[in-house]
Amino acid sequence: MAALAGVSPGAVSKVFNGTGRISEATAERIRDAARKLSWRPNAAAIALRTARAQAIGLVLSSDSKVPGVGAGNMDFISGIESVLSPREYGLLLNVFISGQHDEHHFYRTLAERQRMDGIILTNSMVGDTRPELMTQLGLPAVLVGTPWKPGAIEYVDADPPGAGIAETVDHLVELGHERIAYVSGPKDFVLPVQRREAFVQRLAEHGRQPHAVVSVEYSPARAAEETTALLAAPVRPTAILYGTDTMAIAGMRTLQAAGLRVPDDISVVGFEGLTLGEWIDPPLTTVQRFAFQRGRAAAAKVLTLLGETVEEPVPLERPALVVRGSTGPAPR
Amino acid sequence: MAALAGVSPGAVSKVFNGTGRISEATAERIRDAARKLSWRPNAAAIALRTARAQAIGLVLSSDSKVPGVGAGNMDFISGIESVLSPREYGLLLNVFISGQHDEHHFYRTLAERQRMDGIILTNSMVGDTRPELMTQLGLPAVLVGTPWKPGAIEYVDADPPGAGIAETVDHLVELGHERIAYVSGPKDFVLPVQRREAFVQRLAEHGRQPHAVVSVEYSPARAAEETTALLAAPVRPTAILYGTDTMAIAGMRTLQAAGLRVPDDISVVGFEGLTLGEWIDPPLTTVQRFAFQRGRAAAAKVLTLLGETVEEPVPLERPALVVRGSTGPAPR
DNA sequence: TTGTATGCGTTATCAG
DNA sequence: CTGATAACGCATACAA
Repeated sequence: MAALAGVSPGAVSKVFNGTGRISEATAERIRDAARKLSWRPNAAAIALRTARAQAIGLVLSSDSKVPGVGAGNMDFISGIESVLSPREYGLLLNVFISGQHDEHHFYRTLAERQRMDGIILTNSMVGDTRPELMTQLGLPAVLVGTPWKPGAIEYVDADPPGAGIAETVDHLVELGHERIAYVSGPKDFVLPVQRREAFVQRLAEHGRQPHAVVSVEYSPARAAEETTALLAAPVRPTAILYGTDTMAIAGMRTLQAAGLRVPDDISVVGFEGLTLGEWIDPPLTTVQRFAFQRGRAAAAKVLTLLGETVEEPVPLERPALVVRGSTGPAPR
Repeated sequence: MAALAGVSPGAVSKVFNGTGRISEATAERIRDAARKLSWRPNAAAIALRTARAQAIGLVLSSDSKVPGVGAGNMDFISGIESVLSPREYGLLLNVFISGQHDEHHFYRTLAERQRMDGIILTNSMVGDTRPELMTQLGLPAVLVGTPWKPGAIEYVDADPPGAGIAETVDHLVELGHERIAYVSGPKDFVLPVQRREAFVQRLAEHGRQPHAVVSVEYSPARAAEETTALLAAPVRPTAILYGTDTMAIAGMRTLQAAGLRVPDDISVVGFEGLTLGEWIDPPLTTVQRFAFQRGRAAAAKVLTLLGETVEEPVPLERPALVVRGSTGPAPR
């Protein structure tokens, strides 16, 4: 570019980075030439010279049994992009397939390639070794969720321990429910573990005990199975919380197939706030999360770690109980 | 690295690229050193030198009204990654927000930054100008879907014009349905337009006419509205096809709320094959698509365009009708 | 077979 | 204030 514009490459750099001193005359001349040639600074050259890739990585986890990654992730990604793209940062997506990839090797490769300046990690796990790994690799990282071990990694806590659970329990207790069960997500993830604990604790504060608590993988089929098991027991629950909306919907279907009416015979609560929840019968009472905001917050945090100045202190809305039709007074 | 290993930089390059001739002895020595230093070729330097970013871009569209991008995209992304990542290609995600971004400027910037060697475009549109734009920008592109104008762009046709529609119509006709309505997706997208046409045509082949055909945006709320309108008419349909599963579920809920039984009074068919469809009441009859495969095929095609040799000719499974509980014999 | 030099498009440093 | 110049880490053509 420089040559074509008849100026020195250094001058061009100064103009496009606002650095150094340059006369307005030549600056304008350079901008003109750039426009005419529709020239843009070459990303690779910048990356090489500054040792900054101008991109951040995102690792989404997936199970080898289920190649797809959770649907809620799309809003999350949009949120990330909404703060990255205005700053000309790229988003590098990586799908980690547990069982197929070796975690250590996977992240090490990511770091050594130096294609990303920072990384966003999801799915905080019990006994997670990634925080230490990332510091060891020297790759600025932000975990989305509550870290298993505090202090080991920067994080964005969109779901403060047990968020929404207390409200849910209160809501059900108020409705007179005595036997509340919880079909939770897998216990190797931090989020469901915390929600379980918060569930038990809040119930205790009401002087009660959970009717039952089980942990299963995030799967509608498994949720349905556990629901059936719950119904087979001599004493049935009057309300069931589920780890996700999808599980709740599958559970609700199972209940209805067994001849129970929701919410007259039994109440159901989900977790996520899928739009679809409004369109099933009855509409699903759930804890609404805010994936887009979560993404924004995570991206803002990474950029901050990189020394980028992110003015707006992206607010994180706390997950909130949305009461719809699947919860009602306890039977009898 | 070269210096540290006590060899020439050229030698290192040869070893890691399999190019040029080098003795196995020194090659091994270099590999050893690399392992010890846990050294990897620097992506930026390679990109600069070879003028190849070793990354491909993906543009997901989103509406400014709805920041999120469709949920089905996650499997699609996993599919792309599954062919990109083994070849050390990165996936650069970009969210295009219609109404907020200027299309021309958006893609031009993407191309000029040279961060991606090729690009995957989604949401084929009626009157799409992107094919011409991409050739003009010189950025190898693959469109996922049927192009509006043939020949202007490479594409991967996961949904050959009207796929699944004929089977659906046949299925309903066999069940004795005379009045079939179609609540289709927006008419600025190629896919819904083609499905509409296929619908009308197949019906014609059976010597029939559609009961009604409407195009609305992809939204459960709009689907519900149109369903209500359909019910308000003097003559009601006995079956309704919807543009997506989500729309179908919302529509079904509307029908049930109006006192109609599905499928006894009216049949419902969706499009996509969401797992959740199995867990509603009644389970949704739908046209199953294969997002993961679609992603794989798209990625393979882009790489081929770049001169990369992709051995496996990623197969594309044709969308197929999955009959579940929401369709049944026509009433009376 | 191996080592060396040059350049990719920037940024940063320095002399003009 | 401006223009030349040396890296950044690699690939490649060429010399040894």
